[in-house]
Formats: sequence, structure tokens, C-alpha cells
Amino acid sequence: MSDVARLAGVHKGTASRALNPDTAGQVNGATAQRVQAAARRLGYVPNAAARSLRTHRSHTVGVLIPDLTNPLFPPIVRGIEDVLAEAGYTALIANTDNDEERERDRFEALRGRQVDGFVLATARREHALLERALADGARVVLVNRSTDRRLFPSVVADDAGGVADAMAHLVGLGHRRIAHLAGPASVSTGAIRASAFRRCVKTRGLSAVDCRVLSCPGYNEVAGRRAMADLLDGEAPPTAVLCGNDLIALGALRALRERGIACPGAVSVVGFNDMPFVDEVQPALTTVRVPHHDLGARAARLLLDQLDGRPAAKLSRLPVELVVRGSTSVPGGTPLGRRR
Amino acid sequence: MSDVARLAGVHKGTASRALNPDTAGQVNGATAQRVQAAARRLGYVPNAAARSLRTHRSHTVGVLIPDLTNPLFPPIVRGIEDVLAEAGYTALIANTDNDEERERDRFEALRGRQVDGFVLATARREHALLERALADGARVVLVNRSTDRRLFPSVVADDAGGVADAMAHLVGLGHRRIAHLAGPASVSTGAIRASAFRRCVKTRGLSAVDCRVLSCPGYNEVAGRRAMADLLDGEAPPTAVLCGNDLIALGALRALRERGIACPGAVSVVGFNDMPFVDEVQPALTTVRVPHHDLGARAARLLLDQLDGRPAAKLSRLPVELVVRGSTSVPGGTPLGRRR
DNA sequence: TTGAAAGCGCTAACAA
DNA sequence: TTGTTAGCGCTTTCAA
Repeated sequence: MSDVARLAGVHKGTASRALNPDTAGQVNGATAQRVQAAARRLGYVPNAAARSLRTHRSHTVGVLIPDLTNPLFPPIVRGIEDVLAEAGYTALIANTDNDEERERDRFEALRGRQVDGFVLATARREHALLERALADGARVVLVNRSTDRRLFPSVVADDAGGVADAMAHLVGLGHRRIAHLAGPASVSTGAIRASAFRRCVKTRGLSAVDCRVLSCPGYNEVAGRRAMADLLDGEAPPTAVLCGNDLIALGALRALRERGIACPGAVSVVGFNDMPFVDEVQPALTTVRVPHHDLGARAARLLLDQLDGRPAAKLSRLPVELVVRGSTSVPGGTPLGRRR
Repeated sequence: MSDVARLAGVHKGTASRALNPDTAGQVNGATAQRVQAAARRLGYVPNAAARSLRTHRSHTVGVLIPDLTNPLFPPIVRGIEDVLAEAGYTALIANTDNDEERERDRFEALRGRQVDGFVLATARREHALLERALADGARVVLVNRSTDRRLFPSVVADDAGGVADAMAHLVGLGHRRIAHLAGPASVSTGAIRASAFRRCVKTRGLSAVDCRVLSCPGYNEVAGRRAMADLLDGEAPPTAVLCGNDLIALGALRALRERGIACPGAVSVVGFNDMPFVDEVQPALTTVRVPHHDLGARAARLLLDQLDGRPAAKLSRLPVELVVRGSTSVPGGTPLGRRR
């Protein structure tokens, strides 16, 4: 910057002001132009480390996700990055693999890099790290999942609404024995979707015995396949299953296929999330679409609000939409011509 | 750090030495212990900005990819991050959306953040930005794609080998009229796979007229669907198509489905990449598996080599593997029982 | 083996 | 409107 100032014939303090949008107003228009021209000519790129050291702001935010290769997260991350980039921020992304220690480790590493705040997609309902982060005054926004105690602003999908829509669809088709392959009870999405399911069963006068809830230890195909297998090997298997997410649904479909049981002919399957490509599997998956990009974008905006001292909403619940495809039909019937 | 030094009863210079693995050897063992204990007790987290300002090293690398929501890239990014994290580095990820200006913009933004180097998955065969980066002495490693002129070390898949394997498979099944839905000619993967295809056609004594190459403007479903439609609407459509990547293949499958043409019964389809979930589509896609996580991990390691002054290999070509699934069978025959 | 001190590049409070 | 100056937190050279 000294070079720029020299070339423009001003003091570097002035150059700094001219180059910074917030302070450019304090500088004579012509001078500012001159400085900016000089900067351009010299290919000046401000040193973020120096700025950050001085201002205690890094214009960087940490993003913690379980695993980037889980197709659920890329759209969320893109949503976050798109909003951040526009505001001159960048994201530092870290994968925790659902490992608490790794999460703590990455969180500290990001703090050391002076991130201004965090967007966390790894929230568990009870979350010691987050309790501590709150005490430390960290700026955090939760996305997709939330904590039981409202520690931080969160942006989540309308999980209960999605379950209700899916149940309305299945019951409307005539299903009475519907099982729920629930996600982990330790995370909000798993718990909320499961309790919404139980509520629907009650509300609609279905039998709680016929409508079982099986808890999957993880949101993945392996767990879904195993749970579905258990269900099929038990007595009076259901005619429809509502799955905690699409990965579990994919596992359920696999279990069905392995046993030669037709879907949706014999058993209908509903997923949750509408992650990429579930419209291309066979049968195309009926699922609840969650606006993941929006989720991320909103979360980022909420964090920026906080960082700029604007009051941030405590909880945003984004609407979901049931997408009916080929994996659901009337019970015991033949597949409808709905698959793609 | 002053606090730590005070608590340990040493000068902050000494504290710095004690806390830094590289210089801890210069400090009396007992003193070092004392300092480290003090740091732990105070929950000391070093300020990366200050360190970076002083050392001109940020322990941060920029990662440029076209689009994180393209399922090809998350595994690459994870590979990069896994290696970087272990070495105490973090990745700053930016999406370019294949837009040259956006790429330049993000590249400069990352430079301003003092990244120590770059891993680029966005290389085009001719790449002005990279020529300039070379001139500027930037540390860069290319992944997945490469440039025509060997500007920087690259880690790519054995594209030609993959095409050869796929062709051997198709010809072995009896196909003689095989088309190639090529990716963009402007990127190395598109060009190399297409020229390998042409070479195979010649080598195997197939007719260059029967074995057309259609160039898709982008690596996506829309382009693949359109190209396949053109092929089917033309004269003497092929009995098999080798696609530039899986997304193009998915588009081709869609075009087939829309016309009620059986795959693999009437037309066999082969993809490239083996991206997640292509084993779950209908029919399960025969494709060439590229080790994406490895690609990313190697690229990161190569960059770290460069940053540490170790000589880095100029070009790593990682082996690929043909994965035969349900989308290929003998020409004009009925589908084999190979689908899953 | 440790202490002292300079300085990385920038911003902002203060003075002119 | 501009110049001056101190200092953000750290590393590293030099001296002791």
C-alpha cells in the first residue's frame, strides 16, 4: 500500500481510506480516483491478514458439516457461500464426520483462524460444544438441525409439516399400516420427524401397534436397509414406510429389492429431503422436498445480520413440499403408472 | 500470548518458541512444559492473522471448483481437505460456475486472503488466468483436468485408459456402431476422452462414419439428453453410446426413456466417473470409476510438497476401473440379468 | 537457553 | 480533507 500511496502522491493513511468503501467518503473524490487508479496499475491486493490483525474481523466464517460427500450438504454449503461471497466473506469448511472430538478440534482450529462466526449443520439436541460457544460469546447460526435449548438462531425445514403431508398422502392412498424408519433421536430432525409421525398416527386414529417407529442409528443406506429388513422379517409388515431421510429410503428400497418385494406394489416408500438424483432411482422416490440452498442462504444471512449488529431472527422454519413420484401407490395394488 | 508468557514467567519470545513445534527444541525442556501448561490453562489460541502477517504463510489454500453441487466434486474436495487438515492447513473453497470472470474474481479474492497456494479443478486447456498465475509465481496444482501446456503439476485420471476399457467392453459385447457423447472440447477430459475414442475406433477397425462423436456444450444432463435425441433422430442410430461423463449418460438415459427405447435392450450406455448413486438409477449405469477422493488427496499432497520446497511430480495419472452394471448388454439383445 | 526489540501491512484516533 | 502515529499479535534476528 505504501507503493500505491507513493504513486498517487498521498500518505498511506489516505490511500487506505480511499481504498476502503466504508471510508472512501472521507476522501476528496479526485484523490480517491487517483489512489484507486494507482492501486489498479500496481495490481494491489490488500493483505487480509494485516487488516484482520488490526480490525479483529477476518471476513471469514467457519462452516461445520458432518460430511461434504453426503449429497444433502453441498446445496446448503453453496447457499451459504453464495450469500457470503456477495458480502465479501469466505467460508472455511470443515467436516466432522459426526465425531464429537473431531468437531471440537476443527472448531478450535477455526477459532484460531479468527473466523467472525460459524454456521453449524452438525447440531445435536444436546450439544456441549455449543453451550460453551454461547458462554464464550461466539457468533453462531444453526442450519438444518437445531438444539433442544434455543442457544442460537437456527434455520430449519418444517419437519413436522413434511411428515404431516407425507402421512396425508399415504393415508389418502388407503394405507393403514405405516412404519417410520426414524433418523437418530439425538438430532432434532430425527426426533421431530418421529414425534410428528406419532402425532399423526394418533390424530388420524391409526393403530399405534400397526404403525411402528424404528430408530436408525444413522442417516444412511446401511441403517435403512437393516431397519427395513427387520420390519419385513417381523410380523405383519407395513404396507408403507415413511423414512427419516432419502438415504434411509434408498436403503429401504434396497432391502425390498433384495427380497423381491415390489415397490410400490407391495410396499410404498417415502423419503425426506429430495436430495439430488432421487428422481432417477427406480422407482423414483416420493419424498419431501427441503429447500437446502435456501436453508444455507438464510443461515448465512442471519449470521451476517448478527455480525453487523442487526438483530437476527431466533428461528426460521422454511416450508417444505411433498413430491409424489413412483415409490408410493395404493396398498396391495399394482404400481400406478406414475413412475418416471 | 503475553498472558501465557507472564503466567509461565518467561518472555513472550520464549513462549512463542516453546509453543511452536518447529522451534520448541531451542527451549529448555522444563521451560517449554511450563509454557505449554500455561497456554492450556488459559485456553490460548494462537492468532493466525498475526502469525500470517509475520511469516507470510497463512496455512490456507484456495480451492477452485466449478460447482460444489455437481456430485463429482465433493469427493475431490474431501480428499483435499483430509490431507490439508492433517497438515494443519485449511481450504478456502470457491465456486466458479464455469464463468471465467467469476473465476478471476474469486482467484484474486483468495490471493488477498494470502492463501499459500491453489488447487484448481477448473482448468481449461487454454487458460489465461493460469498463464498469469505462473508468471506471478503462484503455487498451483491442477486436479482432474489439466492444461495443454504443462503449466503446473496436475493429478488426473487415466482418461484414455478408461475409454479404452469401455470400448473393449462394448466391442466385446458385439457392438460395432458406437457413438461418443463427448464433453466440452475446451477441457482436457473432454478432449482426451474424445481423441482416445477416435483412436480406439481406428485401432479396432470400426467405421468412423458409424462411430460418430457429438460434442456436448457442457457436462450435464440437459446436454446429454439433447445429444442423445439428435443421435436417435438421425439415420442409423448407434447400438451403444460412450458418454463423456455420468451426467451426460443420465441425460442420454432420459432421452431413451422418453422415446420408449430400451436400455440396454436397444441401446447400451456407458458413463464416466462412477459418481455417487449411479448404481441406483435404472438401469444401473455401467461406467468408468475414477478415484476422486484420491485425486484430491494427491493434489493436496503435491501442493504441500511444493509449499515445503520438496520437488513435486509434474503429472500423476491415476488408474481407473470399468464398472459393469445394467446399462450395457449385447446389441439388439434383451437385457442381461446384470442389473441390480 | 533466554531476553530485547523490530517489524510484518494495515486501520483509526488524533492532529493539523 | 489529509498527514501522523501507534499498535493489532506474532516471529525472529541479534545480543547476552
